[in-house]
Amino acid sequence: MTPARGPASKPDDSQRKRRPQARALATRDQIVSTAIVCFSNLGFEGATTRWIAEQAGVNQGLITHHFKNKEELWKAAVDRLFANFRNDFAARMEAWQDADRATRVRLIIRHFVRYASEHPEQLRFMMQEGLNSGPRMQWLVENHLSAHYPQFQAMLRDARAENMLIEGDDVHIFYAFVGAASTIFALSAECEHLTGLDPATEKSIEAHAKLVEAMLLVTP
Amino acid sequence: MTPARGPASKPDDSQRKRRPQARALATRDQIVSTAIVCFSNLGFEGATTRWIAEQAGVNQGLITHHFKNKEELWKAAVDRLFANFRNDFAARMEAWQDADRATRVRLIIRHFVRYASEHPEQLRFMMQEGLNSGPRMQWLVENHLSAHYPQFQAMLRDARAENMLIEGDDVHIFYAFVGAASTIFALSAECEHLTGLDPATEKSIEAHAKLVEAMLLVTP
DNA sequence: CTGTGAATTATTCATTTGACCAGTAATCAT
DNA sequence: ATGATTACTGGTCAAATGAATAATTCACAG
Repeated sequence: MTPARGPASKPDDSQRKRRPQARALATRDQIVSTAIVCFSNLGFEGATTRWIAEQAGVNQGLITHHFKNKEELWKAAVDRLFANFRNDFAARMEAWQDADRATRVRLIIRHFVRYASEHPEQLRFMMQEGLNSGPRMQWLVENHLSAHYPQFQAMLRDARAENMLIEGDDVHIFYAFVGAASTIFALSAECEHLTGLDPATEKSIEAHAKLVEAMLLVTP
Repeated sequence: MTPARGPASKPDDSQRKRRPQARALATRDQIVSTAIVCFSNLGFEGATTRWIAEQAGVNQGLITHHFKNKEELWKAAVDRLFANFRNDFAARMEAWQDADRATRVRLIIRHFVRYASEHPEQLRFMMQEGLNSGPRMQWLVENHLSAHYPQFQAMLRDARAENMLIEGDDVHIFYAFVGAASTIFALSAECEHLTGLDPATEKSIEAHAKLVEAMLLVTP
């Protein structure tokens, strides 16, 4: 990582002669934010650069200018998606530093549910690539997921040390946990049509977090 | 439902002068089967009729001929998806008729996990439509999901009567259950790349079923 | 101020996509 | 058998899509 010189650092700025303008960074951000939503809703092939540009309120040619092509825009979107996740959890973990191990485990589980409710794109993004093992999925695992899985395992180790974790292999617990926590928010519109309940309300998030916690942890 | 005259009955055959040929039904089936996979992998906009036709080994024009347009093909695919689900569970429920209530609950939970492992398209199909509340999602809920949800609730009622169910509202338990059971199979390729475990193996399915059962049911 | 490089726009291009249609082959009722 | 009806084929069309290009506006370093 080069120390200074503009954030994101996605375009190769080793040959740059001028600092990127604030205006450019703003549109870049705008495009990436919109792209995250579009890709997670429509998938890579389904999301069109024109639609993304229109939603973002920018000219379509700017996508080529800032990201070279659709593939690179997709990668930039994934980078942001996981950067958000990392930042959010890094802040939390610091705040919970002085809590004891057992409560920290509970806080992590509950906060993951809360995060999933605020970022339903996360799971949907994975679903778009997760079945067919194309090159994008490989890139996603190698560049982002593989770094997070060990962190999850560390949490499981703590929970086991406190005798509070349900029995099962790490892999199964991981996907059961992610699925149980996120699916209701990834399918929020369906949920509301089907049951009348909007899962995005504070009350509903809290209820779901409580349920997921109870599912993962054994009764004391 | 008209009693006789050809299965599926999707095209308006009220004016038909001849019974549909076996050949036609075969290609129809072939197209629908392929469409289920394509739609669940790529979404409605991402899946192209040409790609579906090529995968199915039929001429692209046949899709228009048999289904009028892409939208109708999508509906036919959903119809088959849920027909498979209904048939499978109807057969199981009959086989478990003489089992006592508690074991029947356990069998249903475990079998749902098994079904999700054999049909990872199911959840993926929902995910493709479940966030944005478009007309397709509405159609899906009204024509299929709304009929299944009460059946799930009946199972929950049985489980509660036996004091074996985790505490929580029906809606939350529903989505936590579906997500916990299906996600690992919907993301099977990701799972294998990330952890080295292929979730589709018999051993893995059994382990996951056991875990999901333990997550939903309280220890006796 | 000013000139240079970056950001943005408008336009174009080769492909692709869903749908359509005319023509042919297969199948069935009689 | 044979004529009517359905199933299928190959090709075409207008609309769209990702990308490229040229022209224009903008911001900043000197």
